[in-house]
Amino acid sequence: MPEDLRPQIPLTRDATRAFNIACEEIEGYEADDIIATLACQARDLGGRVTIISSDKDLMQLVGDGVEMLDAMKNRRIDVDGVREKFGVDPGRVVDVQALAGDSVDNIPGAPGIGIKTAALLINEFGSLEELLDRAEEITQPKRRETLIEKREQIEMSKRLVQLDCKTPLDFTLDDLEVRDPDPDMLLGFLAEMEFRTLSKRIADALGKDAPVIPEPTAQAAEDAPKAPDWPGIEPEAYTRVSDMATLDGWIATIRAQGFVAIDTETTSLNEMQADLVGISLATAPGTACYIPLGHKDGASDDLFGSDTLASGQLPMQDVLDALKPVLEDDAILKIGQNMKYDAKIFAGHGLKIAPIDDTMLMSYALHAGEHGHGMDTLSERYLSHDPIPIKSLLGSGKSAITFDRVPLDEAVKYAAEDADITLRLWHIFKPQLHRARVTTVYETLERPLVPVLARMERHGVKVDRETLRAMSGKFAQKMAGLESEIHELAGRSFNVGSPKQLGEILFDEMGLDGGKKGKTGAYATGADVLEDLATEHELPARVLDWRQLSKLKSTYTDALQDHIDPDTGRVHTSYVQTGANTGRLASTDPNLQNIPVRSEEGRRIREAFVAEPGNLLVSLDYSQIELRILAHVAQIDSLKQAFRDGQDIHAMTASEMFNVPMDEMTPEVRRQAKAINFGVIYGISGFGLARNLRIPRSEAQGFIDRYFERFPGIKDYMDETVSFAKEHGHVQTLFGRKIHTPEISAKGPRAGFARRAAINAPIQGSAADIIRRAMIRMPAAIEGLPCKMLLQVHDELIFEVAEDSIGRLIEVARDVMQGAADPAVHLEVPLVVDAGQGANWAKAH
DNA sequence: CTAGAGCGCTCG
DNA sequence: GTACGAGCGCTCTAGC
Repeated sequence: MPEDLRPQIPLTRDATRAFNIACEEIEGYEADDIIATLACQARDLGGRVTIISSDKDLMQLVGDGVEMLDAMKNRRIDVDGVREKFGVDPGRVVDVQALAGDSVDNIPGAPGIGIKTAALLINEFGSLEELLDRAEEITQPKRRETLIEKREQIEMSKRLVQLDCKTPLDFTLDDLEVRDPDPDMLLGFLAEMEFRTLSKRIADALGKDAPVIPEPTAQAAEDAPKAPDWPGIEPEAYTRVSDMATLDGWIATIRAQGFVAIDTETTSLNEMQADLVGISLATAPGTACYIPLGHKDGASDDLFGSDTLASGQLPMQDVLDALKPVLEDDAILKIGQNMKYDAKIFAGHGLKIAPIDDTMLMSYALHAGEHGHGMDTLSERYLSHDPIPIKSLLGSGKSAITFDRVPLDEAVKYAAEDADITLRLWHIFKPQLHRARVTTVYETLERPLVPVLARMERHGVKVDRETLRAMSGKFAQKMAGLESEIHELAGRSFNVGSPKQLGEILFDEMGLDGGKKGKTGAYATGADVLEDLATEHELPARVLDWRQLSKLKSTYTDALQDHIDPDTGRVHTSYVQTGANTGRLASTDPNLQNIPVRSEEGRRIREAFVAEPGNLLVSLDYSQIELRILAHVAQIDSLKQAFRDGQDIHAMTASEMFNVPMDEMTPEVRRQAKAINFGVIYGISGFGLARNLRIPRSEAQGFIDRYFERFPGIKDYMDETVSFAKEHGHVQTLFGRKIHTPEISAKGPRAGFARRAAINAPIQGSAADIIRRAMIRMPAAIEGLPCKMLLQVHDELIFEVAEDSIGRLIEVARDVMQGAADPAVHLEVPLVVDAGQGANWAKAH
């Protein structure tokens, strides 16, 4: 192959894919067989089998791995056998299969056990050497011949795997060229991996036709609605369950096949307030039912005598008792769309639900950045079907009714359709996860987080209403004073809360300079504009003060009171797992991830977040996690070393850039360096930095140029990330989470946005993955301690802890957080977690 | 009367 | 025309 065709692009950071690559390089040899054979023979020869995986649960299987391989080779696995032999339930086995990549064949009753599980088992090299040396001694003729015949290829495979093993999977195409590749095979491989540009260049150089690689969108369409055998979605055909015998029939079917799609209908979107109204089940596409439990007779506005149950329903407790063994049976997979909601509803009735799959999260793992993950979107996109709009049942606005007032026949169609759609989506997404190599992400970063978040949300955080009420009153007073002051300065009365009116006052009536109209023709009156104006006039300064108070009062001290649950006296936020494309969570109803902290006055709102008597709040937060990740992924030695040495990273950056010795550092220089460091994470631009630092653009550009000069790896990282995005249509985190970048090759200003987002996503996303891993491991780690994990704020976890256990909690939780990247990713920088504690959140921070 | 866009502000 | 990622309250307008 010509020299210039060996670009130094990182091939992959995905364990499964990397391993497949290694195996596929060995012509005509199945990955399964290589690994299964080697694993078994290594054991025969007294070698050890090790595993490379990011999944802790899977690690537990390692000890039994070899034995499991034997069983699988002989196709002797059944559900009971698996459970008995390995203490693993089929739900777990689904994990294992999924992690391993393609399944070879499914064994009835234990969906997804495939021999490729073996693909995760890799021999330790010492024993492999010995194995190869002594291949002739192996007794089974077939294995002996195989090993001898393929020894050369195995050597190569080993070398590739070895590269794979050092630090996770960081080898280049050069590393793959350990022999003359068969051009067709190489092109086929590149096509399969969807290396568009590269495969075309290589094909050109070799005088061959470039392989046809479907565009991602076309691929998605091809993957999508291929279900000729499925009946259409016909809401009329669904069953209403109104006697226990019928319910028993459904349960029997579910038990026999080991999975069911499930959906709950309630009276509220707020799970803490919601009453269960009915449950729908789907066992096959087109086969779904609805079990009404809490539908009411009478009009919703009839205050008296309207709360009688409608006839034709089953007693709720009877149904829950019957479903309990199904919901809690770890051999039955429960499939839902946004299962956290249903899990919380069931938890309200004392029921656990596990194991689960969640189509919303599957879509997120597959398509983050491409489209939304709500059921309506997914149904339309993958099933070409518009579901019955909930509004058609409930109405909207003031006249909206709750689901318990929906007539049974209408409810059956709507509710059962949801379960049917969910099941169909599951059938579609499941194989897609493998093909896109994001099963590990789904299995280890998405699905296990559901019960963790559900628990945190149900715990809630105690908020002191009196504190908030007092603050609201104080703010109202101050605002009233400011308002009359502002009106006086303006010469007339107007709505201070209206940017439009304010702009007219400032720029038209008072004639101040600097009025710039935005897209809609209104003057911009943002804080930065008002701050500039404040030097010439008093009014804008007063407006800024008013706005701060207005924000604090309306968004925080007022609104937060409305979110205190009357039953628990606590505030129960809801985390949206698919909220941010990067893998971050979003917090809603209320958002507890943007409680003020930067201003002194705002920070006092945190005093209202308190611990129960005898407890304190403890906050643990990652220090500079995104910069640490940047240092790692961009391989900046000086930054990595600075973090290892525990240096002040912004000061160090400043010192490096401006040639200021560390002991002569000034706050101003450090501040600028800090802004640059953040800018780098955000996909720096001269314009953005200039605006942030309020310096001329040329000066900002000078800073950036000097930064890139001193840290050349950063520029390389940025360029590589962007070209990776252009090549693949996505970027990925250290843990293999993919964030799609559909507009990376767009023209015009959108290209800039897409470029910066692509640069930022692996950094922000890797940090998000790390804290997710910590959260998932946390319940087991703190078990037995009198504490609860309450909140997550991107790089921070907040606990409520009994006073006498605080030391222990900090120790344990810090360990989990600092080790959260291990063992999947070996970070070359330490993760540092700071801790604080106090009677309220202000003190804990 | 309701829904949605736009603005502005809060956080990491 | 631009720093990355979010959610929410208010105002204003379009449309039922």
